[in-house]
Amino acid sequence: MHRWSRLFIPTLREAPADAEVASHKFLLRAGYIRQLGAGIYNYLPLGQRSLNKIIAIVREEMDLIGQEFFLPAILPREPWEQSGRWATMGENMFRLKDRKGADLCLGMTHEEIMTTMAGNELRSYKQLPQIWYQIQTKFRDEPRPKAGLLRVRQFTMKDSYSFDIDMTGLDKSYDLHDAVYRRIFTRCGLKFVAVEADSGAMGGSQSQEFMVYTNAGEDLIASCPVCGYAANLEKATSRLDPVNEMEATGDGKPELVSTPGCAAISDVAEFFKISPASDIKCVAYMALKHGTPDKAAGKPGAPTETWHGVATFLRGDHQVNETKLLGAVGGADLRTMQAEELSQFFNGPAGFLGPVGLSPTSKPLDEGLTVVVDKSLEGRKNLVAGANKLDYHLRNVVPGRDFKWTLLADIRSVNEVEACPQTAHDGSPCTGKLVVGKAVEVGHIFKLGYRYSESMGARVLDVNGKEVTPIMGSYGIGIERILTAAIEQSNDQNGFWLPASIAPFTVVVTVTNASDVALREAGEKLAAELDTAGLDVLLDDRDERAGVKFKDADLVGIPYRINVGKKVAAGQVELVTRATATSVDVALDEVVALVKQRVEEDGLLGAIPA
RNA sequence: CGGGACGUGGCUCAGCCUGGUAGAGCACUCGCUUGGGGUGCGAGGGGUCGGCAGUUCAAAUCUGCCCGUCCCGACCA
Repeated sequence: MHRWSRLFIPTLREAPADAEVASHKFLLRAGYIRQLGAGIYNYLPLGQRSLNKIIAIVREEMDLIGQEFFLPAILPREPWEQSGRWATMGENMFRLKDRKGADLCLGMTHEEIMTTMAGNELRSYKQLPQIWYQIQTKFRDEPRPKAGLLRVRQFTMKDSYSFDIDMTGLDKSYDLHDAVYRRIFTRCGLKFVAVEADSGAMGGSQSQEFMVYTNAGEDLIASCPVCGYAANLEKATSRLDPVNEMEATGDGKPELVSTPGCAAISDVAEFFKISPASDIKCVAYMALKHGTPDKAAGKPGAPTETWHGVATFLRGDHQVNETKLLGAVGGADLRTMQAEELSQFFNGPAGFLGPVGLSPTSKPLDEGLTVVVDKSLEGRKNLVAGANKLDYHLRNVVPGRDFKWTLLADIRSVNEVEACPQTAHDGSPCTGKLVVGKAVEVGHIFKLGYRYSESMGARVLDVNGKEVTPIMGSYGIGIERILTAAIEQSNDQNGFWLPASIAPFTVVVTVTNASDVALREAGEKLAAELDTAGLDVLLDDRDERAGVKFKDADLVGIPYRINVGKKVAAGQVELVTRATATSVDVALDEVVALVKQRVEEDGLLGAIPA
């Protein structure tokens, strides 16, 4: 049993001006956290208790499928050099030197370290599969920390790594994580969705994110209310309605038309009296390519970094999805072209760029201009495009006939109300319309493949005595993000409420008048009984007015409150459920059993049967 | 990194434009009061005005540089 009078719970009547999102304001006001620097926070007793409960759930569930490790947070350069990520992680990695001048970094993830160990220790297929996890502090020098604990530079992550002999094994390890993650987030009371995700620069084959819908989130999720399809916007596709094609004019060949001042899509559509869907939009980028030195050819040295021109073409009413684009061309970074680069690659100015007359490279990011055409332009006819000449456009442009490309790929973001891309078992298309919502990512699982086991030199002998490279998966959960997401999904003007499973305390006993000895003693006795019953109880024994205690109790996230007040004389107390703000009078000798029952029903305290 | 805003007791802010004794509310301490939704009254303590330099007889206020924080865009648990 804990006493409020002795605990350090510095609640704030007002939130600091810096706090913008609900979870940030309430974490500060409720005395869970205090800021130390940009994206760096002290965790106070209430916050730490809640995080500990989350960690306990994660640990309990992860132990069902894996084994806990604890790797260092401070790491030597070599493994990162070996994987190539010392160079590619760039500014996001905190780096430091020791007294001897040796390079070190703070761990932002641990693929390299786990895999090095696997490579050193694993010898035989008989030792596989292995699932190794840890709960560790991670450091990332985020360019823009924000929104309290949502995006920070130091955070706690559960990260796990699976090693399997083959793809079938990896599928199983992946599915085990999928199942355990669902149990974890369910026990933490999160309303989450699992979505298809971009597997990113790490080069995975399959990837799924666990997302909690909230406006504070930074990701956009497209989902279908009919069939349940859900995908990160970086991955989502849709079925587009057919477009009514324009009639060709003249001889049907591309025709140069003077379009003075029509630089924007809307101007062009207006000028030609066409829908923007019939105009070809161009967005021109420079893409960064990481080259690995060809050691076999005797060319050691630092990895190379080169920038290459990339022209993207898509419907005038569509937007480029830069993540998809990067994935399509295999680049590491993008920036938009400068005016000089535009004239170099297109020989034309912004606003009048078009695909006709370009010489696409045969492979992405070679010397020259990589031309990427969005799939939605495939099979289209008689379109309008920039002529690469100031104040001129072309009409009657037919993709494939009038211009070629390096790549035809899905590089656009889907929009709301576009049709769901799924098909039913009988092959009929899903009738749903996509909805796009903001969400925060609390977990991510993905199939890594051989990238790290290969580069870190992990090998085992297979059943035939042949040396093979284990296949890996990598899986993360953001501990603080679980707390943040839980607060985002359950708050009101007065504060927030957590499920008993992750709340710092399950129940607070509020003695409405501490100067009344009878009430104080009744509160003490009740709190002791709740404690004996195995509930995490906080006794508010402070010499404060009832109103102050009620306000504080409503603020700090505890799911149940028992008011010990006047009615005690009649053998009654009030049980208040924070989530619903409802109160019931209960006999003093029945309230412990009732709270226990409520917690068992709604508190998510028990483990879910495997 | 690009764009915007801000920095004054623990918190929220005023004062700055137009230079001249550093303020309010909340919080804190003490006394009384009150005792079911942040009681009321009284008395107190607490501030290098983010830092450095400059202008000036005089700088929280004007100028320059730096530091820090937040918000909007490109990255991720």
